[in-house]
Amino acid sequence: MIDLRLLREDPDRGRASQRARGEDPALIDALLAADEARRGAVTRADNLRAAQKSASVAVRSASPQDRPAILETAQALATQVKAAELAQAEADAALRTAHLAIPNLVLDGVPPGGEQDYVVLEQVGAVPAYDFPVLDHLDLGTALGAIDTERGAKVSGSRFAFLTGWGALLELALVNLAVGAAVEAGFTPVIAPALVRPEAMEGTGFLGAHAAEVYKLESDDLYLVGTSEVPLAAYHSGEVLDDLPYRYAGFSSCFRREAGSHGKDTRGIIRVHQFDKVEMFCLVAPADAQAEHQRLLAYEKAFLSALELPFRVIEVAAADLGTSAARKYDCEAWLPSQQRWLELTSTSNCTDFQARRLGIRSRSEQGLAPVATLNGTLCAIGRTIAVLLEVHQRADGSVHVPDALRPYLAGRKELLPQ
RNA sequence: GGAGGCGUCGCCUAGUCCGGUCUAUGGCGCCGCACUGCUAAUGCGGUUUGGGUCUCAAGCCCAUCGGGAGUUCAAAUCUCCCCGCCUCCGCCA
Repeated sequence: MIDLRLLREDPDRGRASQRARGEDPALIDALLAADEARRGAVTRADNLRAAQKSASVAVRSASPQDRPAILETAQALATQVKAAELAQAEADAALRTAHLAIPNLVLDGVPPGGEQDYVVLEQVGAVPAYDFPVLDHLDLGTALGAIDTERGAKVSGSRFAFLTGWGALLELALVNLAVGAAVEAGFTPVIAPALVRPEAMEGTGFLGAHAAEVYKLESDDLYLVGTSEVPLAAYHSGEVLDDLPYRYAGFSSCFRREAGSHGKDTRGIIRVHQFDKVEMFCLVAPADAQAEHQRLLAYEKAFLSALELPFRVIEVAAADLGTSAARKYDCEAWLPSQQRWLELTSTSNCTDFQARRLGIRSRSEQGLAPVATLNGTLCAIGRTIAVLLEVHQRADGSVHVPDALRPYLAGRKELLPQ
């Protein structure tokens, strides 16, 4: 939810942001009109309520002979109040609908354009060359006894997999490495619920344009989260926070319907319905948000470097930003089997957009004001395993284990096919 | 899953049975002022949040007693639904 007060003063900023995102700038004017209409309805209802209040007092203190007449006017006022309150409720709802339709304001400097218009900020490590025919992660994982998608499909359907043996151990090793690094950096580790109420889902902006991506448990009115960003953001909802910043590293399973991704990444475990992830989530003073964003990006880069993976950092263009994000960086690792860059991590600065919806505030000189929230992937496990196997494969089918992971894999330097 | 209890403006708490100056009591904490070598103590005042109006601020108005709906001229108080917490029973890793 964007800042209405700011929008009243500077509607052009809102329109410009909408244009950059490829959204309709007229929605800004619709929002301002709904705001205006609501204020009128509120004033009318307030005035009637005040009148009714004094009428009510008059009834109590009326003499017996005056009472019937006074009661009658009070009753008439009550009817009017009821109508005015109904009108106010409708105006409130209309404003909310218009408000929810607007994604976050894009920050200055975000590249214009869509999915193809990202800007490459840097590349870390060289694209690896192999003097043998490379295998993809599924072939490697099958040979290692690490990944079983056939039985995943048998048991749960397409886009599900079992991680077995080294696959399971690799996941645990990655989780340990990631959580350890996060704790070292001052994050509070959190095991978060993967099922959340509708308010949590809506508050984080996932029920808008991407609602079809989300699993819902209809009979319990709960949603399965696609990222622990959702429970972590909702964790402090409705609270007033002192002692900012708060930094959390959440671990949870993530569930995604992958509706509309038919035929994309169908092989292996690059795009599955369920995976585990360590996610960073920060609540900071709005003025510190941009600096915090750079920190999150730095942690992501450090983690990929520790895994000895070549990657590049891109800044995502305006029209490709999620509803809540005002700026987003992705780290993309090299995927040898497909000779392309694959998104492994993503970090977004959501400014005060989520905090306004979720009612997360802190005390400032102007009184209570929404905080800024930021999120960043530290390690999306499945995809990381896929890239790890491919990048570190050798001609004999063995896979090199990066130094950083060895302490969590009983000191193993390589994984061997069964 | 069953039975019962509870939820009041930071924390604790009065008020709810029996609707009406509740414009919500008192304490703690906190803020300001006074007194005072300093601190403490004491005294006085202030201290929910959201919205509207005004736009420099102050002030004024409306709403707010877990959330929502209802009854009524009038709801913290009565009715219904939902949420949360606690106790007991059942079941369970």
